[in-house]
Amino acid sequence: MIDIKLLRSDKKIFYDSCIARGFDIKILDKFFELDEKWRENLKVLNNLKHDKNNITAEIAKKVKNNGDIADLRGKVASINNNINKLSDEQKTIEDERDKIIRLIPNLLDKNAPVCSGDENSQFIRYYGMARVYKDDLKYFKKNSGNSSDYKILEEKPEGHMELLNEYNLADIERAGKIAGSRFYFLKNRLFKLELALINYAVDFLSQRNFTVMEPPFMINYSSMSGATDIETFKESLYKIEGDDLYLIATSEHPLVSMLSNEILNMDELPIRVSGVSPCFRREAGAHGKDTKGIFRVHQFNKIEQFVFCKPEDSWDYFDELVKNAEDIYKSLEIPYRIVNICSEDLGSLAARKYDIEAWYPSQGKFREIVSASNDTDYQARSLNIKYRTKDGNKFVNTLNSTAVATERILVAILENYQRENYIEIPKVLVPYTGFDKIERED
RNA sequence: GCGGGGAUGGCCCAGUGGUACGGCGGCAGCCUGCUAAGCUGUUUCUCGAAAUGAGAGCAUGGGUUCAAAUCCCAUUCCCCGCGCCA
Repeated sequence: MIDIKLLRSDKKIFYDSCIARGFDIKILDKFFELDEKWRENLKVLNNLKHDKNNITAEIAKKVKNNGDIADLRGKVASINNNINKLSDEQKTIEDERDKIIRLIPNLLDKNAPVCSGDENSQFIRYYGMARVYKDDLKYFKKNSGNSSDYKILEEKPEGHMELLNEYNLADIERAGKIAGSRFYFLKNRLFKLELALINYAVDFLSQRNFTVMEPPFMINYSSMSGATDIETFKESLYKIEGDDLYLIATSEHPLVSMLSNEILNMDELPIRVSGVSPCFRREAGAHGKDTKGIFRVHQFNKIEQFVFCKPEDSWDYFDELVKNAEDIYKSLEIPYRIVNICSEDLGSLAARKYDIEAWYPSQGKFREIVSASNDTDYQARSLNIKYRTKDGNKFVNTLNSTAVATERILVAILENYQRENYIEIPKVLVPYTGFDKIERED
């Protein structure tokens, strides 16, 4: 949620921000209309309550002295009548206003590029030694800042779907039979590779001062609505029937709501936490996209980084989260690029968002594997997470970034590490897997 | 699931219908050669330019009453015991 006082005092920055995001500014107009009415009503309502409190105090005195209170009772009754009428009206206005204010997106950061579309995101940097099929070279060059760090492949590499079948690493048909499309059984060495990735990421983040944890995989409405935006709510989430519970779409949701309605001491910040959990996404609106294999699925495992910090430090932590993720992919030797996401494609919580996109040789494309956002105080405001300062309590800033979304990384490993007759295991993972390659007979 | 007990400000705790007591901690100030101690004030949210201004707030949502932390109903969570259970 945005800062309502700031909105009242500096309308222009919110109009500018909404326009840059491609948001309909009618919601701002509507907000001001309702808010003005609300403030007027509040004055009247508070005056009525003030009068009532005075009379009630008088009654209390008279009762003590055995005085007659019939008169005063009548007065209170008529005031109560007015209060009830007005507060019903006020409640309606307030509900509508609060519904609308939750739709207003976070203020855009000055370094977020004003544009729209994946293909227009701002290129930041490329790293790695990509294996590029000769026909994809033009695309690669264009999207890697014209990098010369690549090796040309004369033959088109196999896609992950073929590799899964060939090496007997997943059963997608039977998962479809029992659960539907976009589900999977992971098998054998691919499953062990996933466990290795999880353990590797957990150790990695522990060494970088994150408290690693397994969160609840379901949370209630009030936590979820504070942690997400309305679009996520409508499109992505699974609801548990008969209970006030939603399956989490990322461990960011329980990690941030964990501290809801709390006031932290300044010396507790920053708080770095990491969640390891499955993520459940309905993927409504993604029909026809990435329908094969395990690239886009309803359930995947993810290790997430999350930071609570003071506002003045939050862009430093943003860089830290991006660097952590980068260091993981450097160590795994998966080629990637980083992009600054277009204003119109940002979620409403984020002030700025960087994606890391891995190179997928058989798709011949960079695809998203990491998303790092600075939500500034937007999410903390919705969930009421503050810290104490000399000048009163202030909202913390919250930041989130993927460390490893295992299914996408498994695909990246399969595609980037396919060799003549086997799939190589990235060196840093071998201590975790206990094997250094996947062969057909495994 | 059943029975019993509970939820009060950052924390602890008092308060059985008349408008939330006290302590700890935090912050600010005073005092002091320094530190400690001591003393004073302050500590949540909303409206307001601000006020020694007003309103709200005792787990949540309703109800009774001139008046509710207090009485009634429902719900949530925690603790103890019993039952069930990976």
